[in-house]
Amino acid sequence: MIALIDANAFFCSVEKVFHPGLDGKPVCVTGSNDGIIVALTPEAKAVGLHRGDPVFKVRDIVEHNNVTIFSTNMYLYAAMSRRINSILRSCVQRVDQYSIDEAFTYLDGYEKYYNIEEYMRDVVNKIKLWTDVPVSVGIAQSKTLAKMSSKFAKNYKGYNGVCMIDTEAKRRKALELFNLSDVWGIGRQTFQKLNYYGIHSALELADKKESWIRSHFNKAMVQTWMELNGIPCIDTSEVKQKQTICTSRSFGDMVTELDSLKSSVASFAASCANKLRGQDSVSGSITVFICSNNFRTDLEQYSNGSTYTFLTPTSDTIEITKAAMSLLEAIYRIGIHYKKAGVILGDICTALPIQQNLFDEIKNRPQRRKLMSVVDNINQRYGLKSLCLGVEGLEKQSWHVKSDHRSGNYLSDINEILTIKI
DNA sequence: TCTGGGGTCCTAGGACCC
DNA sequence: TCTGGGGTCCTAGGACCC
Repeated sequence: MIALIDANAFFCSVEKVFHPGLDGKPVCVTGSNDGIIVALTPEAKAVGLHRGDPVFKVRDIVEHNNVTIFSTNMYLYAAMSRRINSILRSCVQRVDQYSIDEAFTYLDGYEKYYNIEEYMRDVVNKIKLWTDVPVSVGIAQSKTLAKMSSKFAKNYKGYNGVCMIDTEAKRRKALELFNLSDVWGIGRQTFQKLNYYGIHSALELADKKESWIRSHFNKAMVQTWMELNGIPCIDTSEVKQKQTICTSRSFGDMVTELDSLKSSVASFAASCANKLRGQDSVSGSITVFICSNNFRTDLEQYSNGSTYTFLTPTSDTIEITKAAMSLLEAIYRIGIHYKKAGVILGDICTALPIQQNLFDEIKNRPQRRKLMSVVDNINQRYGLKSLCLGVEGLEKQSWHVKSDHRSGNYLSDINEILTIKI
């Protein structure tokens, strides 16, 4: 059997850990620029808020119902995620972390010694006791069924945090009750297509003939179909190395000047390069893109991107930033109000062994690599951007992202640890 | 005034080969 | 009148995930 451990309204739950008194109250976490709602508690859903709502459109609901708003604080959530994961790993042999708030575990063999439902309930309680974050567990023969089952565990108190689908009757019952559009792997397009073919429940989908699925859909759907029928076929084992690395932001205020754009794109490039070195990789190509605000129909729209291929794959911030600057200059158009820009590194491969290039213009690569590792060490010790390229700019820039309700880095910064007065 | 960010995988179609 | 057959590789874009 496979178990999925899923934190309930994870970002909100973490905020609640450090802001007592919010239990039972509506809480939301907003995305970058405090633009949209990215996470919300059931209480916030109950007053009419949804994931994805632009904050400015729901301001009335927020004020009327005293909804507490937090800006995303990924450092804090990642730190909490690590804690939960380590508890999990101390309880179960094999854990695949799937996202910041979800992990799959494999329980084969555990049934010989434990009642696995009770065993996982103990894990749920332990995580709650040690971190104060509520999690739900779904147990089933496949990951798609386990995911489904975890939603039942989350939505019905009677399960006490753990729902197990271990008989054919339970599987059919669950499929019958479950929202088709909530099935893992079925997005908006596929949902509509299924409706078009007269399929409206997960059970109807699972009961179709395999040949029919194969002739009307793609490989992904065949997998989903098999998983719904209890045949596991989705692999989530860890990806060692990212194939693309992207840093992009919407700006707090729109940007028109090339210099401001340069400062933003330079800092995105530096961030990408930093992530790249973090996984001991080099990148063979870089893309820079910029775009205007397509919600503003009154302004001229323009968006463009351009890609450069490195002669020698690199993770050097100076080299990557230089390339980013020329790409930006090539696509920049005067008179546009830019809302967003980004840098994508592609063709990523391991840093060693290095494929040398006869025509490489950088002759001192070993020294440059040492320089980068010094920069990384300093920034790790004294904080991001303690040391950066001048083109990134020193003062706070107009493109700077808004985040007015961010809580402290209680778990990762010694200066921001909570003080408790007794 | 104001509408997120970062990924993966699959597929169709183009360009090319003999 | 009539315009092949069988491949490979690459890429852009779509769909999905959190």
